Amino acid sequence: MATNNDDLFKNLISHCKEYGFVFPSSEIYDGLSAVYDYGQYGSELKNNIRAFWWNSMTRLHENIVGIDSAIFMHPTTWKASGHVDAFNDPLVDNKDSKKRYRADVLIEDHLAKIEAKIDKEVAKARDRFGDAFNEEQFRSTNPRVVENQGKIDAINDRFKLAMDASDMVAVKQIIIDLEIACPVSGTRNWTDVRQFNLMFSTQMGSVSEESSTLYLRPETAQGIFVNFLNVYKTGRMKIPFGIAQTGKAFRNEIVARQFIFRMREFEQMEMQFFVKPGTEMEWYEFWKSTRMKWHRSLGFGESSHRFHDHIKLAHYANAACDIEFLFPFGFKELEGIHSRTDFDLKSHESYSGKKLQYFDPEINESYVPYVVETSVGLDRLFLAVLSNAYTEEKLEDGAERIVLRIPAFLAPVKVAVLPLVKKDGLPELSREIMDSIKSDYLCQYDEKDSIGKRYRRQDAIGTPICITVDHQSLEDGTVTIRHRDSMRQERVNKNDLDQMLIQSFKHPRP
RNA sequence: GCGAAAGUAGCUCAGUUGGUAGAGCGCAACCUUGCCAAGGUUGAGGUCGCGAGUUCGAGACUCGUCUUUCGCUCCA
Repeated sequence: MATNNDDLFKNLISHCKEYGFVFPSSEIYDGLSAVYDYGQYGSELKNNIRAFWWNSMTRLHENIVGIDSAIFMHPTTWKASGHVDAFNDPLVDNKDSKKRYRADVLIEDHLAKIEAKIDKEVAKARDRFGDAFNEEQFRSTNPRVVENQGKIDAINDRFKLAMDASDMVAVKQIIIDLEIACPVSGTRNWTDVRQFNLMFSTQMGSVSEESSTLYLRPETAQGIFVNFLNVYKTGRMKIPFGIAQTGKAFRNEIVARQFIFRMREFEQMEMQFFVKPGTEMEWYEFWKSTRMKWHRSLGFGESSHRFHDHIKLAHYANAACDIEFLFPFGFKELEGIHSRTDFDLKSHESYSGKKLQYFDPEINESYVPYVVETSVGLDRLFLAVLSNAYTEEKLEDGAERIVLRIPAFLAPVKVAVLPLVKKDGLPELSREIMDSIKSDYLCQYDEKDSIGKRYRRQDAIGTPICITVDHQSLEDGTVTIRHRDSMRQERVNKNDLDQMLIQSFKHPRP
């Protein structure tokens, strides 16, 4: 039994493997770092979570439609989105402190120091001259300021030149020439600068000379933006409206850790909501609270989720927050809600030359819509559901049981049908009952081992309901319903099973 | 990527100073019991992460490598 969260998390990972939820990828070849496969129960659970999200988006909101865009996209997409620039970080390590830095940040910090000198000079002069002070003139004539400004400009030019040529040796030379030292160790003992591309690339076209480099999408959002016009025109959409999609995205993370929390290949569930410019903050607030309600409808308790507002915003956003979930390793991001402004559509307009605008009949004008995005990590939600569900329980009689308290409507196996003994016609009646419900619910039949053992096996994979057939069932047509969470039992007529199961597996209404 | 620790059956682990791989649980078959994992019998499953080296002989010692975990670093 686990005594702390670290142990609990380890046990959960073991449980995932032992019971067929999540396996390390290509395990017979020692696995592949930060890549995992979903097993027989894991894929069922994942499908159920995805369906719950999809239906919540497309059914509860009449103005949201779903699409499924390709993983391969035109390479220019990633120039327009800013990923080609933002995802190419030059990295350098200090050999003494073992700290890693972004080379561009080190250089920027150095420039900021020179900038501070100039500011000091300017402030001093302002004090001296008072109202007569002409800052512009001072900046262009004072020899010390001119010299320092010249340094800054020269370094910026040099850095830009080196980055454009992807010349990492030149970038390192800048760091050496500026005598930049590690803030931690104070030394200038640097490794070579290496460029780290966070996007995976591949070739399209089988003849190498004619092939072009494609990127595996690092986010699904762009598939929605490039289809904005298609959906708007063919779906007769009226603003505000949304486009939802789920799908795989790929990021070459420097360090991918914490089981399936940060993987190199992962699945996103995204919705881009297109709104009239100026109304985006209202919709941002709307989606913040709507999405939080949705997460809370899973019944994990009020204290399991919290908002985390972003202070430092991405290049495209004017407001952003995360919905965080209390994982065994602390509060971590589960979903991001971003007000993306018109950055993406505007950028695609200028790169593609196509007009990506909405004609608003209410004001008789066209505009580029603003976008509010909600983006959940499906794998993270899967992990949230499992870490909330995984329970090592001490029973009243001192025995222990491991039970997955997965919300019933998400559970991979919904019902197990168990004959109390495998004779006297009980298996036959059990099969009959199973046949009558298996087209609606994923069921398991099990006649091996003692009934208690079979209950525990179902607990371990989170089956909410066991139907046990005994001798009395043959006489009066009633069966025992055994509930996973409470271990409570009740007798139900087998003709009432349909109604009872419908009630048991109802979706929550967020 | 750096540092630390670990890797033996599906899981949890044992394996003495180097001498041809073990246990419990689980799994499968049969018998027995029959409402909360605990009966009996039998069985399947491991080139000890991988590759070199030392040795007559390596699960154990040495080196390399891969993977995992933790701490840094990155995370639009």
